[in-house]
Amino acid sequence: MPTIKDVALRAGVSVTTVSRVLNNRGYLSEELKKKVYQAMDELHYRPNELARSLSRSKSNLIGLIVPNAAHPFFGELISHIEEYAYNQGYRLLLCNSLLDRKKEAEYIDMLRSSRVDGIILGSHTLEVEDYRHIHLPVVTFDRQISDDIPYISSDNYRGGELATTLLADKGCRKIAHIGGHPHPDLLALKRLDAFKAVAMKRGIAHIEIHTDVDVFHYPQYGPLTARLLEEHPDIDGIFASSDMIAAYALKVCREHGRKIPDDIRIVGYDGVKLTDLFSPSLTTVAQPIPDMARRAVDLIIRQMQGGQVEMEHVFPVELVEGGTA
Amino acid sequence: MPTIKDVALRAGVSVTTVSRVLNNRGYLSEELKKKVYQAMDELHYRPNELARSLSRSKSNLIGLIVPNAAHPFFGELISHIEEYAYNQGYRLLLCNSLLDRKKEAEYIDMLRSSRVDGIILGSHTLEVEDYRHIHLPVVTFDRQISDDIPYISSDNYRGGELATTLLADKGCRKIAHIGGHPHPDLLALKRLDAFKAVAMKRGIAHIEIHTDVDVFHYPQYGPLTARLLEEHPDIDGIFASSDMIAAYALKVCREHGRKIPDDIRIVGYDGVKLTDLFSPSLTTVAQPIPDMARRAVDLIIRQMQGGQVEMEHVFPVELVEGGTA
DNA sequence: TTGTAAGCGTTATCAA
DNA sequence: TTGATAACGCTTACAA
Repeated sequence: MPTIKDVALRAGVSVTTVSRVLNNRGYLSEELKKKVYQAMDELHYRPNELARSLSRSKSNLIGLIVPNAAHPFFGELISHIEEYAYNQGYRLLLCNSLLDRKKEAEYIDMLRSSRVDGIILGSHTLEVEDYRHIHLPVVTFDRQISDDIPYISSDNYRGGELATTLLADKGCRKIAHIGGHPHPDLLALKRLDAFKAVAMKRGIAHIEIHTDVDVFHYPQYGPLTARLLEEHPDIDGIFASSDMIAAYALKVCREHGRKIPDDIRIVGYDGVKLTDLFSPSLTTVAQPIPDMARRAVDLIIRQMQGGQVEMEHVFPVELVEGGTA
Repeated sequence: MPTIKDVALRAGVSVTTVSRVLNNRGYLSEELKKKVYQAMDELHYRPNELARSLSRSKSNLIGLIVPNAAHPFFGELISHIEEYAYNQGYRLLLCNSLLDRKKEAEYIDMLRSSRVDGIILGSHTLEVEDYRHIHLPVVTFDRQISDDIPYISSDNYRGGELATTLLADKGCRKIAHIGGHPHPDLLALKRLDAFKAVAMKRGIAHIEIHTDVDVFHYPQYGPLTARLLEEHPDIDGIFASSDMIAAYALKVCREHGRKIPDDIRIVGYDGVKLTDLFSPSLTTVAQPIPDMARRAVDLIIRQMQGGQVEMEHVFPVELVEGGTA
């Protein structure tokens, strides 16, 4: 690959001049510019970003750690983060932690070695202390790690209210919440809080079930829902804390002979594109994923530039009525 | 961040020695190693990968271009590619081309500037010539760009046979194939070829519909399928060239009052995890995504090491019977 | 307006 | 077994 030297040689100027043309810095005669551009073209020159990054101590790389890129919610998140980051001049280094502590710690180390300019954490299985040591712009999704790391979340409580209120308004008398393990740090817990509060206020019987293992291992939600239906045959409403869980609930309910939404009403959470692929479309509480993705990138960039940033970034949710409730 | 110099200073050795310890090269007394490791620990030293990459002229970065990370098939592909690449010591630079020519070309430039060691192309909208200029290990999915760029695909023809034969065996008399635009370079076209051949052989009426725009813009398949049902009310079997299309078909058929699989049988393609989230689970032709992902990474690495590689990598498919056919 | 030279943090060559 | 020192390809004072 040609280097800046080759270009300089060919254009008959110094490397400094080539660098200046490359970065549009300082005063340059049009003529010189032309000569340099031509030399670049002829040599198919591409500046070496590794060298630039090293020299500038800035990589224009953002690290993104998610539990699993194969999960629809994270797929959408990744896609929007990448798109916006790219438009802002950043490249994305993607990591699947698989919710494995060791792997997540390794990834953080790796990203620091890679001199990324910041890390977006869609996955967080470590202790507060481990994140404090990062010393790099960080933003997290759905978890408040400490009071100096900004976090992004949807309005979980409001979402829980919307979903539960809908079930109540539709006449449900006994409702269930199905979710992942209710880790106290996880902001998603607020969906459950709202679920309980609304059910209480409306005088509706309510129960709560959850997994103890990997929240994102979906197949487990099949048996979980099946058991729910067996132990509580009179359930007539389900608030699932993700659309994928809702989809499983829908499936299992049908397999148990329940009509949706007549016998049991189901509301999901997330509002991934996939929801309207089901028949009927899933009723869900939608998060504004593109906005949240954009904010994540902005927060990294702003911190990088030394700006002060707000710590709380709670995005409004919206009830999207499909046909399951 | 501490550098190798700081470590050397603290350990009372030269940077060369530290570098040697870091890379486990040459002869080193145990004592020295210990001293160096200790200094590293104390300083929380992390080698700067940018500098290493520059110095070694090897980045350990793999570029992956996909149409859209939000599409389930690519989500799974990304996830497996990342996991395997990481285990082999490579990091992943992710790009969403959105099937945009200009963007794809830009991404390729960007990846070359980033000095990635190779590029995995899950998206290819450019001309053969554009890919020839890459001068880097490349592997493509589902498209044979030229005879010196290895490609990975599932056994598309066999998959088409399996799907169509199943429909025929189940007694379908008029079947449709729904797919994206049949670009001649796309190996997925073979699914269609097989569909026609089998239908012909079995004496079954068959029609073919497809989009002219972005294959991955799913919502369009709703109206497309609706029109199909209106124009050909006697359709009793559909072979969709992706699971997402199959899901839309399932939905639209139901909305038109058709019972699945009694009135219309539907078979998808890809075998993404999501298929068994539907009720009933989607019947589909499954590609071995993890194996294909792994092969992609291996092919990049092998080419990088100067090894000769096979050009054709066709993976066996498997009919997975859900409840839609 | 252009050029020289030092520096970014490593690795690699050559001596010692 | 260990250490100077020159690359790697770029940016950026500082000079001219």
